[in-house]
Amino acid sequence: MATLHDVAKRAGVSTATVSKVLSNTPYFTDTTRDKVMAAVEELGYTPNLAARALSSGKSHIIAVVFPYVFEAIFEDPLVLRILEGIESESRERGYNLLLSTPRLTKDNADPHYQQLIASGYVDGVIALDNLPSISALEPAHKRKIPAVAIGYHETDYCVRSDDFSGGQQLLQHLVAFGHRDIGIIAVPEETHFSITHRLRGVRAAADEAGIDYDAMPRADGDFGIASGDKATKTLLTEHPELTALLCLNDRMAMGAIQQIRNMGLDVPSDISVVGYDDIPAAAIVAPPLTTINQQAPELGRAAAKMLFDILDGHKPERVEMPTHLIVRESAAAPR
Amino acid sequence: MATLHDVAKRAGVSTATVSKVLSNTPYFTDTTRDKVMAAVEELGYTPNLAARALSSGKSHIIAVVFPYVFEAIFEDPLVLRILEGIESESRERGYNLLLSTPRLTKDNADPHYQQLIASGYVDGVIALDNLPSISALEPAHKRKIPAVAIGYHETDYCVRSDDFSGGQQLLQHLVAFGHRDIGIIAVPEETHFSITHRLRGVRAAADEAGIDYDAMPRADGDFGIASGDKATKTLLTEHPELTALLCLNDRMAMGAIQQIRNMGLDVPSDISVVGYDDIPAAAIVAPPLTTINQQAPELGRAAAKMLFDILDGHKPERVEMPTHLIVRESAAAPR
DNA sequence: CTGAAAGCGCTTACAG
DNA sequence: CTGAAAGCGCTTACAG
Repeated sequence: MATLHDVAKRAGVSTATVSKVLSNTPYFTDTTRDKVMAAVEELGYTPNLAARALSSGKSHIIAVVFPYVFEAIFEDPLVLRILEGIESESRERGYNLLLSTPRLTKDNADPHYQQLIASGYVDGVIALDNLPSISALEPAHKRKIPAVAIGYHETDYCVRSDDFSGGQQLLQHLVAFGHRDIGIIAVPEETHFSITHRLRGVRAAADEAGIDYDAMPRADGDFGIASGDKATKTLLTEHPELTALLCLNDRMAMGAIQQIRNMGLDVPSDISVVGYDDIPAAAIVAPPLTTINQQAPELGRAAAKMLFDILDGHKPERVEMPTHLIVRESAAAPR
Repeated sequence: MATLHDVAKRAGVSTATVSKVLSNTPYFTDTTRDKVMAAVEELGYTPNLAARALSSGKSHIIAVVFPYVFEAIFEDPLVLRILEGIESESRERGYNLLLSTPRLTKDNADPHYQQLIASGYVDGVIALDNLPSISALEPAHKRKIPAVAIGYHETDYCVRSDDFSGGQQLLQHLVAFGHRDIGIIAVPEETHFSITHRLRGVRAAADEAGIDYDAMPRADGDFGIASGDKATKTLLTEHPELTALLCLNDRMAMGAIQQIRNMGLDVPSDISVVGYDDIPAAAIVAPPLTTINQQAPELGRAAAKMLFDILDGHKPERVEMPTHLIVRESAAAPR
């Protein structure tokens, strides 16, 4: 492997000069620049990033942090879309992405993850930060590493989806059809902050419609399809009067549809179902799912932009991404 | 940030000693070890990974490479599952994952990606390697970086899914129901090696059943849902005699089901549909999709294991993962 | 506009 | 069992 030294020798200049030419410092004769570039070319020189990181203090790596939720982060299509947004923005800026999936507890992040953040290897971190454990950003804050949260943990720099409005729109949509007996399928509120906010939106819409939120039947799952199926069985068995099910993610909504079918009922003519997330499958299940789109790639992109802003020395404003109701066919007027 | 020096000074030993104690070299008094550990603890010392990488030549980072296909890698649920397998294995070994999504052409990988591989930042690379462009591993091979392919590009170390058998099982399943007029929805064979192999399996099963493979109607999509929908329209319009559609991935199969419905026909009683991949949505579309499971997480895990074997100085054998037919309800006997 | 030299924070033979 | 010293390959004030 050719080093800076080799290039310098071949070009007949100092290593300092090569370094500066490569980092695009101005103040160089075209001649010098050409000599250096020629040598780089001939030697197939590639800078050693570890060395560069050590001496400059900049690794050009950012950590993307997806904390484990229900041990199932890799099953959530949303994660991939958020990653897509982060990636496209980072690629443009010449940054590499280091993936981390730490386990978080009430007062600790796993040691491995803490070490990574403190290791000087990452210039910044972007984390999904919606769990009622320690913030995924805590190790970054402790070490003064620039960090942005996608989520609700309290911090200077964060991007949030408008979960409140999402929940609100969902219930409003059902109410507009004339539904009054509506069941909720969520996850325990202590599990995920986004859910808390969606639920607040639901409550606001219920108040507005004169429905007693606290009296609405509810069963909780774990975001997975099977759990939606199970929650639906419970709900419809105990509350046969229900005409609609409001599910706080699409996969549970799909489980709900499955269960409703198994019970010999039809969606939406017997029971309406709405979901949340607008994952790709939502458009093609039968019936196509009415749901909330939260612009996952844009969330990721905004987070990355924000991080680069911080890295550039700015103090970006918090951003809130709007959520949109996507009307398809899984909800209709009750019989 | 505390450095090795700080720890050494506090413990009253040399930096060499601290370094060796931390890397678990034997031959140390318990006293020394305790002193060092105490100092580490008190100072909250974390090793600087860039420095360590530079002096040891080992970064403990492995690059995970997902080349762009149809600009849509982040829409493929399979990718996430493969990543899951790689991650779980790497985490156990204390390695970090650097994500790269290079654009590959006939004879070049993008410069950014090449630089990354040559930068001394990664100890090894795992790449999805099924595109008829340059191999995603070429930059690694050029620089003698340990590398394993998930896919068909010719290389010493690779893990492959048994796509041949997958294709074969799919057609056999349809034939067993009595189907003879079967349409194929694939992607252009020059796009993706897995598809080539699946198609060979289909051909083998066709031969075996006395069906003329070359006469089977076929339309190609791009792996996306919409393209399956479109291909289906073409196929069924031009070949109204068809009683089954064999789709080479699940998303196109879902598009197919959608289109068949739109044409006022039923799946499977009018037209049977089978897919490939067994993505999570496959189980919950209506009707649930008969498809091939290719054990994506295990593919990832096997690739990671193989890479660590190489890093440990071994010469692991190539692995082939079996594929399994998952029988659900989207295929049945023709009327 | 260019270079000599120190330094980033580790690891690793080599001695003892 | 422990340490002195060189070295990994860069960047960055500081001079000139």
